[in-house]
Formats: sequence, C-alpha cells, structure tokens
Amino acid sequence: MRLVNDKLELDKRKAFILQTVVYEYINTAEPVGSVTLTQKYNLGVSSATIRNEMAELEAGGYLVQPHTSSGRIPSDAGYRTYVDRLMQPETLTKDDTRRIRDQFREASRELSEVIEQTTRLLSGLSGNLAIALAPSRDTHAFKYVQLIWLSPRTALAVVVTSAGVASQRVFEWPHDVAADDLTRLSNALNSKLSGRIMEDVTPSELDDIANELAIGAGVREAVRTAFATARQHDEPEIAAAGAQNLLDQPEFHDLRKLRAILRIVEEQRTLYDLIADELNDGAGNPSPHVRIGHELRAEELAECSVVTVPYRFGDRGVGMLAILGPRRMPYGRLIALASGTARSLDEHLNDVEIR
Amino acid sequence: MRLVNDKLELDKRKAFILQTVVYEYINTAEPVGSVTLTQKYNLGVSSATIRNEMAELEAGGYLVQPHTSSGRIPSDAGYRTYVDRLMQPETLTKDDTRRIRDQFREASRELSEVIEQTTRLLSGLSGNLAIALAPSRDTHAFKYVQLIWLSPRTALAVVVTSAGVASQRVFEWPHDVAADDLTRLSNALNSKLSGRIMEDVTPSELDDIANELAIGAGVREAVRTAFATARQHDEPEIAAAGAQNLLDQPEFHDLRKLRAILRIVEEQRTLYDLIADELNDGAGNPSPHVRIGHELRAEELAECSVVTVPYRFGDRGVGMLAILGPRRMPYGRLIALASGTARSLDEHLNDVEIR
DNA sequence: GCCTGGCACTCCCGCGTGCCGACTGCCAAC
DNA sequence: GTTGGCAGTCGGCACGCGGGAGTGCCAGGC
Repeated sequence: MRLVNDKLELDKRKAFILQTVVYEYINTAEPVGSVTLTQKYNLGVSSATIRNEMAELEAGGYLVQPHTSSGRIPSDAGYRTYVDRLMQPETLTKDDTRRIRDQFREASRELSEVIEQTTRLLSGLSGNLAIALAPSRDTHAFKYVQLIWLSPRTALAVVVTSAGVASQRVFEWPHDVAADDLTRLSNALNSKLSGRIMEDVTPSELDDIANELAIGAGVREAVRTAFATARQHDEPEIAAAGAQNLLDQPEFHDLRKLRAILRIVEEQRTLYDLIADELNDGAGNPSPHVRIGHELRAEELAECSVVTVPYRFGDRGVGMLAILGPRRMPYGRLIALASGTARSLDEHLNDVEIR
Repeated sequence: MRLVNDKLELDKRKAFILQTVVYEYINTAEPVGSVTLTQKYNLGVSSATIRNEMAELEAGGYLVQPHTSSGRIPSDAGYRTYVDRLMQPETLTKDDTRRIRDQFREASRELSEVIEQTTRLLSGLSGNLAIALAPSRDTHAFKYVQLIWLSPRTALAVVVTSAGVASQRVFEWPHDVAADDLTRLSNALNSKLSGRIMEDVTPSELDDIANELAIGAGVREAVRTAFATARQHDEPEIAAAGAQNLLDQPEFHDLRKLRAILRIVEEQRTLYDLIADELNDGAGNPSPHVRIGHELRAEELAECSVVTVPYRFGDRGVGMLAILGPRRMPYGRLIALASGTARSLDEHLNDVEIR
C-alpha cells in the first residue's frame, strides 16, 4: 500500500476493483463481496486476492463495510474517485435524444412553465428527482414598459423583459394623472432603456427620465416599484419534479430520509440553497458537476448525490439544472442526460427570448 | 334492529356510540373496542351492552372489524353518517384566524402565486395535503390588450384580464406592419371589449373589429391567437402542497399508498380530475363538501377523504380549495379551515382583481 | 325485554431462538 | 504475490410461544 499525499495511490488492479464494486453496487443496491466480483467479472485472480485488495481499499477510505462480514459498499471518496477517474463517460441514446427534442419542440414560451416542463422531462428520463432554477431576473434584458391608464387615479404598469412579462401591477394615486403623461413617460423609458440589463438600470436613472418630462412624484414612484418588482421576486423561480421516483430506491424506504427529501422539495428556499452554491462557478464553467454525500453539507442528504449543470439565457443569465438521487446513482447516464437537456434548454430559450 | 330504506335507523345510543367510535379512531388511529369506550366515555351501560350495539352497527354497515377479535373502525358509511349528522361543527380558533389573516395580508397579487401560497398556508394549518384550483380563465373579464411594435415584422401582444396578464406572445409576419396600425387596433379592441367575460368574446367578433379598420389578415390572426392563449392554458392552473405531512399518518407508511398519492400530486391532470367534479355543483352551492373513501371513485384513494370548498373570483369565476388526507381526518376542523381560508381568498382576490 | 358478568375463543404482535447463508480475515503452502 | 481452506462473525428469516386485547355467546338478574 503506497500512500501519496495522504491518499492511497491506486494501482491498476485496485482501480479496476473499485470501479467494479461501484458499478455493481449501483446496479444491485447490495453490498459487493469478493466472490460475486470474481464470478461476474473476469479478474484473473481468486477471491482471496480480491479480499486482500478490498481490505486495502477499505483502509484507504474508498470502501466501507456496513457491518462485519458483509460485502463492501463505496464511501464518498470511493464514489468521488469513480466519478472523477474511473467511470466511462456516456452519451445519450437515440431514444433519449428524441424524447428531449420532442419535448422542447412543443414546450411553452413562458420561462416559468419551461422550467417546470423541463423538470418533468428530466425526472422522467433520469428516474430521479429533477430540479431547475431559472436565471435571475436581474440578468434579463429590459424590453418594454407600458403604463396603462385605467382611470384618472389608477393605472396598470406592465414591464416586459427578454424573458417576457416580468411585472404587472395596478397603481393608485391620490390625485389625477393624465393619460398623456403616462404615454409620454412610457415612450421615453422605452427609447432610453431598451436592451439594457435589468440590474444595470438604477432607480435614480428612472427618476431622471421622469423628471425630464416633469412627471409627478407619484408616477415616478410607481415606475420605480414596477421596475423593482420586475427584477426581484420574493422567491427564486425554481421547480422540482419526480419525488415519487425516489420511492423506488431502497435507500428511501426509510421514512425519515424520505421526509427530509420531501421537505427540501416543498420548501423553495432549501431547494435553492441546495444548488445555489454551484451558480457562482457555473458561469465560468459550463460543464456538469457532481456532489456526493457529505459534500452536500447536509446531514439528511448524506446518502444522496446531486448532478448540476448550468445553462445560459441571454447575455448574462445563468440558470441551473440538477438531478438529485441516491448516492448510488448511474452517474454517467445522469450526467449525459442533464447535459443534453441543458443544451436543448439553451437552444429553446434562445428561440423564445424576446429580442 | 329496524331497517328504514334498507338502512339501519340509528337510535340515540347507537348514534352516540358511532360518533364516539369515529371520534376515538380519528384521534388514536387504533381500532376501538367496547372496553375502551366504556372506560373513556360515560355511557352508563356495560361493555357487554356496547358489544351488542357495535355488532348491530357492524351489521348495519357503519363499522368494520379489521380482523376477528379486534376493535372496530368506521366504514365509509360510518364516516358519512358522522360527517352528515353526528359531528359537532367547529369554528376557527383565534390563532388560525390570525394566521390566515396574516398570510393574506402579505400575499402576492398574481393569481398563480396566490394559489400556491394558499396551498402552503392550508397544508400547514391542516397538517394534510392542500390543493387549490384557480378559476378558469374563460371566466375572467377582459381588460386590456396591447400590440407592441418591436420591428417592422415582429410585435409583442399582451392581453390583460381581471386576473392580470394572461397572455404574452411575440408574433412574426412575412410582411411589414405599421406601428400605427397596431396602436389603432389595440385602441379599438380596448374600447369595444373592455369588461367583457373572456369566453363571450368570439373570434369572429375580433375579426370584425380588425376588418373595420382594414387591418391585414396576419395581424388579425395574431389577435385571435393572443385571445385564445389568454383564455385557455395547456393545463388547468392548480397547485398542491404538504405531501410530507401525510408521512406522519400511519396509513401512509405503506409505500404503495404513498406512491399513489405522490403520483396524483405530481400529475396536474389527475389532481384536476380529483376535484373537478365538484366544480359544477360548486357554483350554485358555496358550502364545503366532503367525499370519503370509495366516494372518490379511485381505488388508490380508498383510504382517503377530500374536503372541497369553492371560492369566487369576479362575476362568474369559481375556483376550488381542497384538503386531501386519510379518511381518519378531523373533519370538523378541516371544514372550518377550508371555509375560512376560502373566505379570505375570496376577499383577497377581490382586492387584487383589476377593475 | 333489556342489561350484565363471566367465559371460551380468536387473532395480532412482539420476542426469543436457532439455523442458514454470505462474507471476511487469517494462515500455511505454493 | 497468490491461493485454497477454515474458523468466525453477522444479518435475516422462519418458527413457536405467550401475552393482550377484544369479541360473541349465554345464563342469570332487574
């Protein structure tokens, strides 16, 4: 056993054994023993040798025994090594490609609906829980605002961004406002701000435009509020689907674990926290990312893994797709599915984006 | 044992026993025996007498025995009699009233968000699964349409109804369209249709308005599509929350039942079917309605009950709140909660409605 | 005629027991 | 370094047993 940087350096045979144990455990959900290994895979050595190797892999932290005299299952580090170095990358099957394409062909044009439909697609394909986070509204491009005169003292403000209508709100003023003022202000805002990224439009800039036209404070306030609502939402736009898939996995037959997952799914905030970490790297690094077990930093998710992959919307927008499932998940396939879906989502949003 | 219309007529004592059995079973989730009954409730007779009465209640179809020599649990008919004739009506506690009021005070102004927030509130209060169905878009009142010129060949159409923005869509034409035409058409549509119920606005009526202004076929088509999208949605707007509450109930520790529920919740269509029956009566009859076990006409829901209560939006709109839980649910409390929440939802939507 | 205490009977459920099978670790031999 | 053999460990399952809860029935009393 050679240790390099505190870690067991894996020779070729150890690597193959680790790979095979992970693969077998992912498929059977049963701890893997040395005899199973020699019988099902052509290793060229006897089970006794495998036992010695497996003992060393356990000492190195790659495998653990649920109890004495049981087979081994991978540890977080074992899965990590598998994902980073041992696993075969997979590509999408023809059938998957077709289903993804068909889904997006008839997908909605509204961002929040697209998000939901995508989670349903991805959970169906992956057989796990799928999560989708919409790009922050701050990064959408401003397209259009209309202040619609309803009565002398009320108006409807509609703000349109590159992702569609982002805010709509009825305003009421204590004094009469001329319909003409609203039209003039709408026109001025549209010509000066069109195409700007929402987070770059400052409230004082909005005030300046209104001041130039000598528009009263009440209306100015309304415009500021309308823009603010268009930018920020109480809750991040996020969707999840496929929780019932997890019931098929033996690790979730324990009700406590199941409850933990359901709680996470129903609370948008927790769901957001779960994948928000990745958003920062995501922008620079558009490749899939896997977090395994304790890497998720949540005790109730210690037996889960999450695959995340970012997607782009417009110039600056970054959203995220994720698959949550048991640690014992088919990483290769899920990474391929998440990437493929993210690519199609990219394209679809590109089509739907208002230019 | 007197049979009236094929049913056992309940004398006062039988009624009290049935009521007590249901009450006890709802609280303990354990089959109720004759001794428990005489010990916990002051019945004035011995357990042997109760046994005779319970045997008759079983013969009459109100109680069943899970197995020989166990206590009794209510049948669908037993619950039905309890709900219709025996149960004490309940009123909301101060605390519930306050929580409902607080929730709606800071509720969203957007219909689909209000729906979601309401399910979260109601599931939290009731400890069961809450469902909310938005009123059909057909019943909203038309308020405003704006055809927004983006480029000579593209425009954005926004339709606003009494529930807010209902459709937004970019149209592309093979030939140039004048910005002025779009404005004229928007104005004409607004002045002629304002306040009309969406389902009463016919496509040919839209065409007529465009024809009067000599507007081309491409634009006419766009207006028709914009109105059609505003009226109908691919899916009914429906939300559910609180599935994890059901995990606390012993009847859902069986994974098959749990899976059935989760599937129903995740498939909007099934969820809609579950409460849509009630929509038809709902309009005329604004009181809560309870369906128990097999009355739900779904094998996988044979051990569930649903409380539904309609709410109103605008002149013709009817939506629905529902609570789904085990048959063994606290009917009185849940009916009070659903009614109270529906009342507040009524009021809130009345405030938010665009007039 | 209704109510009651007593009694035999039934059935679920939890517990302890013992056995089987799977797997390991170790060792001596190759 | 590899191998077969062997003892040891542990989970899981079937089995049987007894306790407990509850019933139905019956004879006797009010």
